[in-house]
Amino acid sequence: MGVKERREREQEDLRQKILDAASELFAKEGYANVSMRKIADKIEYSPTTIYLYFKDKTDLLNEICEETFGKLIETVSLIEAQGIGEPIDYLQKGMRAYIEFGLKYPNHYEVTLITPIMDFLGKDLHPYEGSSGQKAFEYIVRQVAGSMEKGQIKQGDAAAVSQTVWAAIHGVTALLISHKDFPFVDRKVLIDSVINTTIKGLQA
Amino acid sequence: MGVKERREREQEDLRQKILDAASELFAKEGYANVSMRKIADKIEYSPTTIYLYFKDKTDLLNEICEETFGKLIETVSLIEAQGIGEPIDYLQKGMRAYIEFGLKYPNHYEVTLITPIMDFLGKDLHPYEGSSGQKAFEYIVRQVAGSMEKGQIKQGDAAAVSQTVWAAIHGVTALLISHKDFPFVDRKVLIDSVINTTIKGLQA
DNA sequence: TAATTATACTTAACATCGTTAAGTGAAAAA
DNA sequence: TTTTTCACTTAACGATGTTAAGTATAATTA
Repeated sequence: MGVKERREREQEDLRQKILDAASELFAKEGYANVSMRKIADKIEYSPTTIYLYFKDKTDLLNEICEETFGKLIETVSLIEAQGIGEPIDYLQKGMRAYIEFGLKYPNHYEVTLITPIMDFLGKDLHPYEGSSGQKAFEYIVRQVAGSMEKGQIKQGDAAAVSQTVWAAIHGVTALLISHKDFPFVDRKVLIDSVINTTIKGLQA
Repeated sequence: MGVKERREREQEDLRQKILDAASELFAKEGYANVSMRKIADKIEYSPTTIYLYFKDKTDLLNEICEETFGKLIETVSLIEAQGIGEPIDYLQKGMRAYIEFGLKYPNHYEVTLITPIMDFLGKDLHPYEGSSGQKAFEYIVRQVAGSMEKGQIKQGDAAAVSQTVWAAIHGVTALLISHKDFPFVDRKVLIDSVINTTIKGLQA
């Protein structure tokens, strides 16, 4: 009777093996440069086997990104969990964590948060509802709302403010990843400048 | 003796015809969804003819984008040229013009400013030196430097501040283009929030 | 234990892509 | 009138994501 269980276990193993191989290749070479055949080669299976476990390439990709973005949630949750602090500090630390995460996993960041959705074909590449990205954003909303309550930033539309914060941190992250040839000032300086300018702008 | 001249004219015409067809298709369907064959179909030439006028697809693309971004420079130059005003106002208007431009030509903005360079293959997709993008950025630097001189924003590293401004406006623009499924607040509200927060942040 | 059924995987193929090499036909030059 | 030039096309290559059909092995049934 343990047959079914064993088979399920084997399937889950292979599934994870595909995920791992794809994630590694993909982090190293970028989404566009990783073909299904390359992934298949790496795990020593035929390319079509992947389709038994994932609907298509974007499905595989989404799962990888959800996995990776889980780490961002973890990091960010850790900030909140490490004791009682001021929302404004949590917000600031969250912003920094977000940017650093993006720069640490540039290829994952690229696909989930930089690469546009091709929705003219009806493809919902990055469904928002329930995604890890949503949870990460909710962290920002929470800290923004908290900061407003405590009078640490100016009162206003929490959603609009949160999206403003997101725009700022996405802006630096995306630029640093996408425009490697641009003569940016020192990364630390730029990141500090973005964070400080945004926070001060919300306080003024 | 007018033979050579006529031929040159014909070549230039065809070249522009390719550019126009590609630009239109591409603005409508997005870069990735426009194949060389589609462009060729539209102008009723064989696909390989395009290669007589452009090195490859990215070359064709770059020329289209330079053309389009010329318009941004024009718009932005108009702001500066329309009389004597305060640098801080020029900066603010420039930010707005930049964002509006991106939203008006989302596909062009996507390729030139959102899509990452794949430089691991040695491809310099978006060379910075001498590009229209550079000129647009120089506008920001100019207004930032001017605003500092007049004491309209806090003194500091003009390069770092300019890049901070760029990060902010790129951030909103890119998010609005890339994440069409996200429940953003009203566009005008968000854009105003980003611009105001940034400017105030630089004044504080 | 032998026959049957289920199923995990593979082989072969399709349509499409960007791009190159070889060929063609008409216009210009000799 | 012959030769040469050259703008353009046809055919093809290798790679892509993906699907349909086939195969061999393991599990189930008799």
